[in-house]
Amino acid sequence: MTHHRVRIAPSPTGPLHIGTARTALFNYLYARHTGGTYVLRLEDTDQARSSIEFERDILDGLHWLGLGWDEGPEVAGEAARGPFAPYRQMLRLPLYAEAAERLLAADAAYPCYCTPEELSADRAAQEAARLPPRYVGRCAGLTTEERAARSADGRAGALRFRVGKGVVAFDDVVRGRVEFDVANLGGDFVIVRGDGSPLYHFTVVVDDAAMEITDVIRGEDHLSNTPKHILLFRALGHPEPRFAHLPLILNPDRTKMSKRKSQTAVSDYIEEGFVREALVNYLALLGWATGTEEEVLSIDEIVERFELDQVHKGGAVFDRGRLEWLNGQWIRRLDPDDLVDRLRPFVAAELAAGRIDWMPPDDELRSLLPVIGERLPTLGAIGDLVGFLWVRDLVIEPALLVPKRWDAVTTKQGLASARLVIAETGPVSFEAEELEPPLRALAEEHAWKVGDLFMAIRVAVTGRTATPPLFDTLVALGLERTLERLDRAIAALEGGVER
RNA sequence: GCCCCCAUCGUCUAGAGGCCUAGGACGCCACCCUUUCAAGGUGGAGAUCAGGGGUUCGAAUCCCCUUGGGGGUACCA
Repeated sequence: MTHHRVRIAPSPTGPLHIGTARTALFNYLYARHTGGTYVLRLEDTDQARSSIEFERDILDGLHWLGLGWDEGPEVAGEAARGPFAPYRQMLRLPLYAEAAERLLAADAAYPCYCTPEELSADRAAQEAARLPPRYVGRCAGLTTEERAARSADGRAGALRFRVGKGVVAFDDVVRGRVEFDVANLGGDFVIVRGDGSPLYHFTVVVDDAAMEITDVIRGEDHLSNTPKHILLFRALGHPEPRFAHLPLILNPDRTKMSKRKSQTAVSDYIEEGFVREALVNYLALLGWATGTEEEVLSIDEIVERFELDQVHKGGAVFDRGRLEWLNGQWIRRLDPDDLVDRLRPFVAAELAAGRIDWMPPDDELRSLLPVIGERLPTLGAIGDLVGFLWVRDLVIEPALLVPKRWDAVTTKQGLASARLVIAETGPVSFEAEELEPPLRALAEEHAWKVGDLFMAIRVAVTGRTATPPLFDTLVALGLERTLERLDRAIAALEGGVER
C-alpha cells in the first residue's frame, strides 16, 4: 500500500477563503483517513499581491479550524518543518531555475522574446478572426544565433514550454476519465517570466514532484489546467500524481463563490461566532455525504467515514442557514467550561464596543449557560441575548412596556404590585422556583393574563420582548437591580404612554 | 468563440438497474410544549429525478442528443 502524500498550497494573496478551507479540509481528511502525510506549501510567487498579513490570516485560520499539517511552515514568516523544506516558493527559486535549465537543455522549453504588444496584437487578430486565442509560436523555431541577437538587443526572454501534439488523458478520482486535446491548450505557455520569476503552472509541478505528492486534491477550477501539469511532469521525468478535482462552492446564483456575492473570509465567520466544529462539519458535507443519515459529525468521525471517490461532481451552493443550524447544534454540544472560554472574547467585544458596561466573571457566564445555550445561533449573539445584564442604565422604549391588551395605568399597577411581591421574597430566597408561584397568584387575583404581567416585567427589567425565561433572568439580574429597574419602569409610565 | 466539467425538492444531499407510489437534513407552514424567544416533539407542503430518444422484462440509476448551468482559456494563483 502506497503512502499517500497530499498538500494544500494556498497563495497568500488574500485572507483565508472558505473554498481554500474546504480544499484544505478534504486534503486533511484524505491524509488522516489513509494514514498519509499532509503538507502545507505557500505559493507566494505573485510577489505583487502576496503579503505576510495574508499569510498569517491563512495559517492562523487553518490552525483555528484544527487542520494541522505534518510538513510546512507552522507560523507566518517563520521557517518550515519537514524533509522537503523550504515550503515557501520564494525560498525555492533555485529549484525552479534548475528545472527550467533542464527543460531548456532538452529543448522542451525555449526562450520567447515576444513583447506584450506583439502578444496582444496576436490576440486581437485571433479574436477578430473568431479563432481561439493561442500563442502563435513566433519564437518556437528560433536558431541559436537569432536568440543571441535578441538577447543582445536587450530583450528579456520569457521561457515557454513546448506543448507538442496529442491527447492527454487521466483518471480523475472524482470525475473519472478526462481527456484533453493538446491542440486546445492555447499553444506553448510561459513557465518563467522575462524577469526570471517562475509561474504557477511550473512551480506547482516542480514542487509536487520534489515533495513527492501522490494525490493532488484541489478545486474544479484547476481541472482544465491539469493537462499542462501532466505534460510538465512528463517533461521533468517524474511520474504523475493522481488527481481529484473537488466541486466548487457556489454563490446563491450558482457562480463560483466570490467575495463580491458571498461572505468568503473564514475570519469573518470566526468573528461572528461560528465554532470550528460547525464550520468543519458544514464544509465536509458540501460535496460529500456519509451515505447514511448522519448530519452532525465531529472531525474525527468524518475522518473515519471519509472516502474521496464518494465526493460529488456538481457544485454546491453555500447555505448560511444550514451552517447556522449546525452551529447551534455544536454550541449545545460543547463542554460548559469550553463554551465559557469561547464566549468570553465575544462578551469582551461587547464591552469594547461600549454596548455593555462591565465584564461578567466566568462563573456568572457559566451559570447562564443552561438558559442561553439553546438561544445562541452564534457566539456573537450573546450581546443581543443577555447584554442587558451588564449595563448600568437600561434604556427602555416606554411604548414597549405596555402589553398589547393592557393600558399604561394597568401596566403601572401591575408592575407596582409585582414589585411588592418580588421584594417580599427577599434576597436570601431569590430563586426562580420561589418567584413564579406568588407572581402567578398575583395575576390570578387581578384576573390578569399571566403572559401580560410577565411581559410587562420582562420589558421593565430587560428592555426587550424576547429574552431567556423570565425568572432565570430576574435571578441573574439580582434582587436589587430587579427592583431598581421596576422602579424606573414605573416612573417612566408616569403620565401615560403614547402608542 | 473554443476546450473541459456538471445536472434528484428553494438549498445540502441519499440513491451505484428492480428495495423509489424517490429517503433524510436545512429552510417554510401547522400543531404540541410554553411567561416571551429559543430549543425540542409531531405532522404537512415541496422533485412528472432538466427535456427527448435509445438499451433492458424493468432506468433517477447505462448510452446518445438537446437544453441549461458552471469552470478554464494570462509573462495571476
